[in-house]
Amino acid sequence: MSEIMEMLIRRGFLWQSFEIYGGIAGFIDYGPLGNGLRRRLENLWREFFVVNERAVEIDCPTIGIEEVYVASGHATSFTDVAIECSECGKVYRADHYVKEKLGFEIDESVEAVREILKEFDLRCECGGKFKDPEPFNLMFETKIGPGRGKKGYLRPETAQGIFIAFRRLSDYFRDKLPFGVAQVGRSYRNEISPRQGVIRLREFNQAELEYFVHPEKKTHPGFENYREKVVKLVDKRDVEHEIELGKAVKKGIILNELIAYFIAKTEEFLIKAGIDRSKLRFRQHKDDERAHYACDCWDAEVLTSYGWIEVVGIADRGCYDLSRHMEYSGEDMTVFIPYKEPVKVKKKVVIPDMKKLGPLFKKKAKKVAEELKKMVPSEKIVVVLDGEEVEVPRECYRIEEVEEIVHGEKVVPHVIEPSFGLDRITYAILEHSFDTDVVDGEERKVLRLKRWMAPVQVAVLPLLSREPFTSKALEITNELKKVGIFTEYDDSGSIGRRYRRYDEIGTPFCITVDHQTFEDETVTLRDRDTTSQIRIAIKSLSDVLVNLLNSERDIREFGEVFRE
RNA sequence: GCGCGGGUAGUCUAGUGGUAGGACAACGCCCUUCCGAGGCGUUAGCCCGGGUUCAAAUCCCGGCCCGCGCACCA
Repeated sequence: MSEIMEMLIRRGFLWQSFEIYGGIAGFIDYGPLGNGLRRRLENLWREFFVVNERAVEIDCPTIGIEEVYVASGHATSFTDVAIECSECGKVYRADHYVKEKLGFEIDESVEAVREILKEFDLRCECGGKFKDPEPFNLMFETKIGPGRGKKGYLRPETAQGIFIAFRRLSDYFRDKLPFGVAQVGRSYRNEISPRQGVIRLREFNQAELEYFVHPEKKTHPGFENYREKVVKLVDKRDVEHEIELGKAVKKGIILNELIAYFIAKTEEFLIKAGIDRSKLRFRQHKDDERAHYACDCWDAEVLTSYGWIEVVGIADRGCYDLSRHMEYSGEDMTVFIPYKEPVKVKKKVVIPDMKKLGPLFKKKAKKVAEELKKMVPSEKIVVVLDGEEVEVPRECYRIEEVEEIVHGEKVVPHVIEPSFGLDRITYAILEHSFDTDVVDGEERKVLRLKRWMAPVQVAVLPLLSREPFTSKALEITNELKKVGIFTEYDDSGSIGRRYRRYDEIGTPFCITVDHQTFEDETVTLRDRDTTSQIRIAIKSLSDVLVNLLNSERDIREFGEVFRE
């Protein structure tokens, strides 16, 4: 096990879930410190992507009904067909194997694969025959209610809940684009073989923002602040660019300004959270790599001991999701966009003649009339009635030119989705923060978390583990807790040992109650990164700490230096 | 899911068929202290299940977990 993983387990950041029963791959427990860190990350995310956008956060069930995932496409495209060799036991994804061996695409259904295997006598590379193909769905299935129940799935992404509630959300925003809707929560994917510890989990934490925009207005007023920001991009042809975002959009490397805006914002967020800038890049999905719904997609990738891993996906999902739910549910998912001035439009329309239609189509006449109104005017019109094509005789309708006043148009909004994998980001922060250096000739382990991210922000330590040092230290601990600082009290072991303990878990500041405290009501304040110390009055502690914890200022600005 | 290698206190590790040992950590007491001091003591372990054997941490089989390679990662 790596040095960092050993520390994370020992100190209470991460644990294997179900450990006492032997554990199972793909699940982790967040210990007290890991949970604290991830909570800080979530709140920082809200600050960036909800509070400072025209956006809100909602919370939907983690169990979804089958209809949702049929409409979203997950029920089909999330299902792979697997084929297993009966000789050597190798398992392949059927579509990949067929494409590689036979060179064509196939339907992802068990029947189609079964047929191909038979028709081409497709064998494993070892020469063995394949067993009967089996479907493998990456979604966890469940049952809602007793008995046969209703089929449900654990959500594979938080996004769908937002699309489903779109009508309500659009009302909430008074039908005015653009607006964003966020959701932070758990999602589930039944991975075939999760590995690499926290990198591929079966239950994981996502923070997603669905930013709904007019299809022709993929811009953001905030982009002006980022136009000259330089980021590291790897485009879909694997070409690297260190380029200003404004130029990247102009050159067509990034599809639109809105994606570029979220790339910038994501970069800012990740760096504020503690990701190492030199280990961060944005990589564009290749044409054959994009999900079924996306028209452009950029991943934020960070370099870790597992290599470059994807931590954020920024996708332009177009109108895919809303259109699909509109189609499958019948609910109107459009937004009415008024024109500045109403426009007069002349157009030709089809007007049904009920006198003729009635006798001809009898009961179906009304339906025919309705279909007719939707048709493009023409001398020959064919309508589809209950799946049957019927030509409507020319004398049954008139074509007239009418003048209409149009006040606006209905559009299905497009959505840009920045989607964050909180578990991976949390882990990457830990790896990027983990460091060793030498203090007074001895090596120390230190977790250089950003001050505002640390799960324990301040440790209060009595120099001696007896009265009156202990009482005074406890008193200070309680005062700091009252102003919302995550503070711990610790009197166990020598003072040096305790400093190292808090260095290792990334606590930025230690306060020590010493002999002088009882002479002049001051304590020492120690900085984790430099190990320098100042003397400071107890009464100004909370103000100074709040200031320090929200900045990267040097403690030496705040008091007399006690140790360099 | 396949193949190879592993799994001994919280962590690291010794132990190849015959009483499971150490280091560090943690906890208690003593010492009293500004960068992992010292002394004494305590807690704590053979991944799970089956088999072979008089006897299994050790050998065999299955499972689970970890690592690596392959496959998978919409």
